[in-house]
Amino acid sequence: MRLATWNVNSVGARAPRVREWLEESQPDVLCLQELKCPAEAFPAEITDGLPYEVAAHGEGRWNGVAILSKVGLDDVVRGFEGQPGYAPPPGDPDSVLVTVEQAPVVEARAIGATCGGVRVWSVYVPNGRALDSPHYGYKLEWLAALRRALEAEVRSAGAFVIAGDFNVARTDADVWDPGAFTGSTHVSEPERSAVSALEELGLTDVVPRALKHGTPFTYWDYRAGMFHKNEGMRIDLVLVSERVVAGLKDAYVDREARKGKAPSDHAPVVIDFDL
DNA sequence: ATGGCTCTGTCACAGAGA
Repeated sequence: MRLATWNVNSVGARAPRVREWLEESQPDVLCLQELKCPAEAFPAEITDGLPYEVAAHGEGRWNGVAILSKVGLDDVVRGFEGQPGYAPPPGDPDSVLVTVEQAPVVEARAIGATCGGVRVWSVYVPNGRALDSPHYGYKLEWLAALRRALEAEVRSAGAFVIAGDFNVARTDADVWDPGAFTGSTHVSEPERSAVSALEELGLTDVVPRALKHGTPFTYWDYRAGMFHKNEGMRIDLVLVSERVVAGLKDAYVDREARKGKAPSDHAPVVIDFDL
């Protein structure tokens, strides 16, 4: 089975690139993040004439996740139990974390489905913005809540995958210059611990091969030629259960998809495994 | 040098991304 994850930074703007990539790479399952559109606006031309089913969970302007599968798409779940909500108070330029009971808005950041015998989650973890921002606490709580929600499922499922944009660089080797991230989100100890806690449920972070430079980065900022200088980060992760690890054949970052006309700022991470 | 680019919603920008 071939499974991939890709933050496409607008599935509308990226529709031709996503379709082209599906045809070339032929994944059995593709997890998408940052759709930036409602589920009903998911572009049909991405899969027209191709053997994929689509389950999307989106909202108007930001966020949005989807799972595309050609090996079945069953038991679709949008969001997870206890997922924290986030609401900007009227007139407040910043926002505050609210409890799930109070939450008027639960963002479209997680979708689960069973595909060909594998339980799959596509997740888009909140950015965090800054260490002193309320969004940072929201990010940590979001990851903690994800762990609580999926614990039983991870332990009972045979083949299980959580893939997506985690917005966390797990080690200093996962950013091009650790010094550039002093005092920033994505590299802080609490963020790294929150991902490790998820992994401790019995999952393995599949570190992909880099096809160039020896650094398996998955994201490069659009600005200042950072892709061409390989100033990137590994923040898109594929966490898999033991059953998947046992059948793992290959894993790589498809940096070719970061090139060319109108690319996403992320590249797909692809894993190949037998069950 | 805290910028650089790109996206959406809306129509010249603001907000977000990481």
